Amino acid sequence: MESSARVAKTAKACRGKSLPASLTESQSIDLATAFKVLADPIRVRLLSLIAASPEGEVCACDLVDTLKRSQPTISHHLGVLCDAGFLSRERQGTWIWYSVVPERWAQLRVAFDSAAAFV
Amino acid sequence: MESSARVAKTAKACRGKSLPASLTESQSIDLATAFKVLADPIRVRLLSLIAASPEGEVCACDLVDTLKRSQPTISHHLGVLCDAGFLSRERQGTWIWYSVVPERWAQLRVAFDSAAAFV
DNA sequence: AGTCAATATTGACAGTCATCTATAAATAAA
DNA sequence: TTTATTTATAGATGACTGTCAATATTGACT
Repeated sequence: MESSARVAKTAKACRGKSLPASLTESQSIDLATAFKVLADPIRVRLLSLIAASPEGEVCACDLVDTLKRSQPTISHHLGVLCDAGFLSRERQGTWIWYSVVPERWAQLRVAFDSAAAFV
Repeated sequence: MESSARVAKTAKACRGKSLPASLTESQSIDLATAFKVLADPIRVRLLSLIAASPEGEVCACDLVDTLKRSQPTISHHLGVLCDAGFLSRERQGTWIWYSVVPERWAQLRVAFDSAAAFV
C-alpha cells in the first residue's frame, strides 16, 4: 500500500519525486575544488591585494610584509593559487612577481552562476 | 644603502611599495568562510539540486537517495548549509523540506565580485 | 500506551590542511 | 668563490573535517 495517500491531508507528499537535472558529480567536484582554494582568508586577501594593484602585479616579499604570516606560509598559499590557475608568476631577477589570471576568475564566475538556476 | 637602485638595471624595483587598499581582514574571513561552506562536492550538489527543483523545495529523504551518502552525512551537510544561511528548512509532518535562500546567494555574489576590482 | 518512519545527534576514525622552523635552491653582486 | 637576498621545499604538529554506525528525537498513526 502506498503511504503517500495517507499523509496527504496535512503534509506534502515526498517519495517518488525524481529530482531534476542539476550539476553533475564531476561539475560539483570541480566547483567545490575551486571554492576550496578560496576557502582561506589569506588566499582571498592575496588575490584581492594583487587584483587591486595598479600595476597588476605584486612582488612576493611585499605580500609577506603585509599579511601577518611567515614567508613559507605565504609561499605555500601563492603556490596553491598558482596551481589552481588563479595566479601566474614571473621571475624578475631575485624577485618573483605575481599577477591574477582574469580568465580563470571569469570561468569560476560562470560556474558559480550555473550552480543556481534560479538566479 | 638602499638596494633598489642597485638592481634596477635588469629587475623591477620591489621594496617600498605600499600595497593598495583591498579587502579588509574581516571581509576576507567572511568570504573565505562562505567559500568553505561551498568547498564540498556534496554541498554544491545539494544546493544545485534544491535550486533546480521546480517547486523550489526538496524533501531530505530524496536527497539521501540521490546522493550516495548515509542519512547522517546528508543531514550534516544540510545543517552546514542552513547554518551558513544558504538553505532554510520547514517541517511538514514527519518530513523536512529544504529550500534555497536567494538573498544569501545574491549576497555572496556581491562579495565575490568585490573581491576582484579588475573584473 | 505502542509502533513505524524521517531526521538529528553523538562518538569515533581517518584524512586533510594551515602553520611553523629549518634548510635548500636560485639569483645577483663583490 | 663567497656572501647576501629572495623564494621554495621538507618535515612536524595541532586543528579541523567528512564519513559512518549507533542512538536519540520527533511526529503520525493505531
